Amino acid sequence: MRANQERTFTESGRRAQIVAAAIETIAELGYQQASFAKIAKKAGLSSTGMISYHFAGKADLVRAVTEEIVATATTYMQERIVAADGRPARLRAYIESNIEMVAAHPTPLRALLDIMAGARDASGELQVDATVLTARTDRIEAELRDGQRAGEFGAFDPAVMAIAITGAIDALVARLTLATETGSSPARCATELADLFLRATGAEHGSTA
Amino acid sequence: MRANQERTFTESGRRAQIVAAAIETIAELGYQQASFAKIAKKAGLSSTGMISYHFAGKADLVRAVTEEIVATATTYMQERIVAADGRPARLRAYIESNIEMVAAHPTPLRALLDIMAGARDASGELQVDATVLTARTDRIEAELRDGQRAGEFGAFDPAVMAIAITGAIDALVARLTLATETGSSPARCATELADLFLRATGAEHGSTA
Amino acid sequence: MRANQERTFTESGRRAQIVAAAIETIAELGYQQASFAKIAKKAGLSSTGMISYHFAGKADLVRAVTEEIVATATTYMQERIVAADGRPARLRAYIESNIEMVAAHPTPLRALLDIMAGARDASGELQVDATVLTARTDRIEAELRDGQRAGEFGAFDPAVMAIAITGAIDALVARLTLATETGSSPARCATELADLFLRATGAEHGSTA
Amino acid sequence: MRANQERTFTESGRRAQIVAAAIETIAELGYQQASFAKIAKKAGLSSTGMISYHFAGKADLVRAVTEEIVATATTYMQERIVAADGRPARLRAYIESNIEMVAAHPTPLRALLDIMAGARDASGELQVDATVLTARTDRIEAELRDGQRAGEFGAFDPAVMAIAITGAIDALVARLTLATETGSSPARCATELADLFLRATGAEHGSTA
DNA sequence: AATGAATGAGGATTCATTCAT
DNA sequence: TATGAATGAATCCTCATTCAT
Repeated sequence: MRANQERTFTESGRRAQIVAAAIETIAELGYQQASFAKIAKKAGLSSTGMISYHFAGKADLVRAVTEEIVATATTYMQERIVAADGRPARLRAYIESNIEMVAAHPTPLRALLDIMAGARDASGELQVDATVLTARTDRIEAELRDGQRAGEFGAFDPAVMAIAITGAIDALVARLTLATETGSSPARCATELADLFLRATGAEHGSTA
Repeated sequence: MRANQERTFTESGRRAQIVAAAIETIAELGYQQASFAKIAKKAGLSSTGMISYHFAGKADLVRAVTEEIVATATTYMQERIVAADGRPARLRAYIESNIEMVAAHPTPLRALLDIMAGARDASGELQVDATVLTARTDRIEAELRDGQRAGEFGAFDPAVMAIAITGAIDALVARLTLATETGSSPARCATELADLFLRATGAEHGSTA
Repeated sequence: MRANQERTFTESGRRAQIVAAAIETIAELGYQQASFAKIAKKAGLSSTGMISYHFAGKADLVRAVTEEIVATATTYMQERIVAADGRPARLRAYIESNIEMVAAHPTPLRALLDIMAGARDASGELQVDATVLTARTDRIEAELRDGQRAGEFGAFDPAVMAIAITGAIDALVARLTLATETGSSPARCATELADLFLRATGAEHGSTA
Repeated sequence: MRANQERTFTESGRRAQIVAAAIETIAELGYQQASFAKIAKKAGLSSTGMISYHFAGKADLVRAVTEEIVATATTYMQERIVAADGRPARLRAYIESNIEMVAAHPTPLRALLDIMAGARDASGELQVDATVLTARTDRIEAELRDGQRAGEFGAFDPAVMAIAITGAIDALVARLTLATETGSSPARCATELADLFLRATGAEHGSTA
């Protein structure tokens, strides 16, 4: 009937419940295995009709899921990022807070990674808006570029650096959420990765000087 | 009847044909959308039964696909890596040759990335052997550790560095294969990324000294 | 979605319809040939998906079918058995009423025989719970044993006798349902078989004395 | 090519090998699950083509299997039957030797029972010639009728009695081959069942008198 | 707002059989 | 004789979606 015709800002209880169940299911089984039937089961619903009623389709549901997780992550990370002083410190805060979300919100993070990596529709097209994917690197790239102009970073291609940063973060997060292999704690890995990219961006000289 | 009972070293022609079609299909549509029907169609087969005849199941097929691509990639990259002198140069050769495969073998590379990221069976378990995934970082990690002992690299956690390197490579490759967005050429991006990690590993000091 | 999650005591209409179609199909073609497609066709359904929707699988369907038939048979026979006076008379009533079901409910009876004999899953295991099979002979065996203690029957192994009785009944039923060969009427055969086992159990002496 | 066009009396090694594998497979998995692929595997053949080459179809194979088993059984039983003196003794020998085959040849016996019970083709028609099924009871019926004329048996319907005898035997054999439930030994059960039917046929009076 | 039955296409896989070699 | 690749129909089952209630 309605199926997201008029998107209410505040999710209607049911919608939120379904989104939460979808996140859990995707984190557990992966995007492709997360069928309406399994999501409905996890949500305690007796039928998949309920999901179709609230969402226009799987694409719509996964979009809601993505938005929910991105909002959660932004809230979590932004708090630490704005508290940082100077661009190098903000870069460190970005990397560290992102990875430390593994401990704080492992399930949504894992679900998001899976969606980013694997969500395609029947024709093979990406299910998530490409801008959602590029928005992240675009913002980082802009920051890096500004920092370079301000002499806070050395010389490098900010586009490649942004992709490297996000790629490295995601790979590390995948490892940390995947395994019980407790080589190092998330916090230590986060610091290590931040150190790595501060070195790579030549931030040490700029900051210490 | 046979379905991979005795794996012949030299693929049986048909097997190779099916593997090739599977690679194309996975690169195009993604692992999950790459159904037997679509693979058979691309291979010019009249039925999916033929695939089941040659492979014990989808897991068996994807394993053959993975092995094929890994073998191709190893051949391609190894040539350049062994030609490099010294561990920093080898790291550079590894990164650059991996990314430059985007130009040489875009389709298999894209397929491999999709399999690594998304291949799960019905129960959500990873389809590819976890050791295949870790083997790559393990080898890099060992190289880095050896280089550190030899004074060729600075101080850092080699495990985190290895994950960062592969994560960054894969993210860059994904961008390059995905898009027509020709910001920079693969070759330039490759050099940039190699520079980035030589800086991050503190290889400049070791190499210049 | 539901697929027998919560088994409703009163069949849901569709369920009953599918069970009825399954009984007919099994009686006609045998358990193994009774595919979902053929059952759906007989039930007037447009797809097999409907059957999977109502039953968790073929094993679940055949269980429902078995229960339905056993319930029918029990109702039919019990009426005549309880009306009989004394254990020998009850044995006669059991045998006769069972065989006379051939005339009253030939289709379900034939289906049940086929399921009992031939229902196996892909691994060769019996589809029907073994206790369903033994329960029948166990009850007869207990009756016979009690009758022996009461002096109503002679000396014999009640376990073997119970198996002989059910085996003979089933063989006779199979012949009667199978063929149009009208050698004797079901009723006459039933009396003959009851006579046979009353003699075999030495019931004549007990009853006439 | 040939596929049983000219049936050689002495099975061509391969044929015998396939028949043997088929018997084992049917005994283990049941007739319906005994596919050409599984039979070929058990026979150590690399392809099902070999089976189709030697047999005109599944019906042809199952006929060969049936004939092989019936021949084995006849040989085994006939020896004991002809040694018996008088028709009641012959009936006892028939019943006992049949059941005691459970110990001597459990696998073929189990296979034969399964074929008799379940072998149907795609249209639901019995795979085995009906005369094979009736031949057994017909012979017993004739014996019983002759015995009645000679005063060796009492009064009963010999057709029903023949069906009861074979039905009881088969049910007992099924129990004995099926289970590990060692209530009684096959030999004891055999004697019990023979006693049962000698009583039922009124043979005691005839023989003792 | 919610239900749950129904749909029909598509999923992987197994089947007996054929045929060129 | 024998092989094994190829066929295409048929197997059960799951899918997202629709619709009357």
